Amino acid sequence: MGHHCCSKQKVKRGLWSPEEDEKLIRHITTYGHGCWSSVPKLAGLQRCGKSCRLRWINYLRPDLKRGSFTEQEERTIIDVHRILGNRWAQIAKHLPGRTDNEVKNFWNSCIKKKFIAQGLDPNTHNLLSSHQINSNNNNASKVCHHIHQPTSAFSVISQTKDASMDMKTPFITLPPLPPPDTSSINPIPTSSLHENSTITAFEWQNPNSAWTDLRDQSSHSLMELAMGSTPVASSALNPSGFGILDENCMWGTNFESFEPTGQEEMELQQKQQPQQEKICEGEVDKVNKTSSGQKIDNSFDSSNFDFEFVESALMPCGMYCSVFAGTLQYQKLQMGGGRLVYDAIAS
DNA sequence: AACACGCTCAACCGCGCAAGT
DNA sequence: AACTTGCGCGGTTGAGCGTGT
Repeated sequence: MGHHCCSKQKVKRGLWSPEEDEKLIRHITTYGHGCWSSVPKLAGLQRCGKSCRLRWINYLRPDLKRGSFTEQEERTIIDVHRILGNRWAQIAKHLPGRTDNEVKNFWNSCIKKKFIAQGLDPNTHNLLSSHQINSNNNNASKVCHHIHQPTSAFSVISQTKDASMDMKTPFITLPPLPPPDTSSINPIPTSSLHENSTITAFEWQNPNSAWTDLRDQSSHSLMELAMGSTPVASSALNPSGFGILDENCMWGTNFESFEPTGQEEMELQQKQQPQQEKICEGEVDKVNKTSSGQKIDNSFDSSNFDFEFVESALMPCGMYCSVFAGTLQYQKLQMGGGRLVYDAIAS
């Protein structure tokens, strides 16, 4: 269909001048934007409405937070992206003062490279295949990952030379393992270990596994998986199943907003009714407004969370979650030259 | 000092959707 | 029902800047 507003009249393009900014700010703060297509005319700008809207939303809005992203924000982006994929607008809703454009740029310029540097597919958050690694690592940082078999111990070795690739806070998510077979898992020698932590249940992601197996077991397992409301996909250290490993191999807690409160848990149960699986935002709003008249903790704003999309977004990723009925130990080996090695072994 | 290269980020483009006619 | 209009979103581009050689 395209846009007609931009092609109809002569409009200026490119960077905005301070004068244009001032005109737009003055107009919107006085009258509000109303219909964007009429803003340029009313504000005396030679721009199309779309350009005005973009300029206001991404740059001039008074509630924008400027400056670089914090570590906390970065982790939030990664966690939400893992669930929603490239839904930048949705992700930005979890970051007050940030725009979708900002989040998108940050992802593409920074986080994406960190993923690749650690041998992870930025799209699926799973480990890249060796083929993908070869094609993704033309230069920059050298990534070497080993999937030992049949010991099931693995390592992700990241070597960082690029100053922009700050590896102080590795965000390696739970790495995929071969199908659990505790009988064949041998611990790696511990003589070289500096520290370790224990995960009592393990999340196993197998890109080749069929989602339907899991879904058949429980019609709402996906919801539970996404919201961390089930013990099935959780661990003692990572109840949500969507945490991240910090430098001490502890699960990041920044995603507590995805931990349902008692009230949210009730709502989740309501939403898990079969006929409500495909609940739309408006319906969620209705639920919010009518449920006992109580004000809902919107730290995780369900109206912003597209439950339907969770299913559609996760399935193509081939994410699969199951319990590894054994005890796995994460061991971080601090290597020289900034290399970090993460190993998971069964005990 | 000059050039090449890489990175960041503001802005643009095209598409899909919804509401209005 | 078909078309138009407007908005919002995700992908892409390119100017400007910093850094390395």
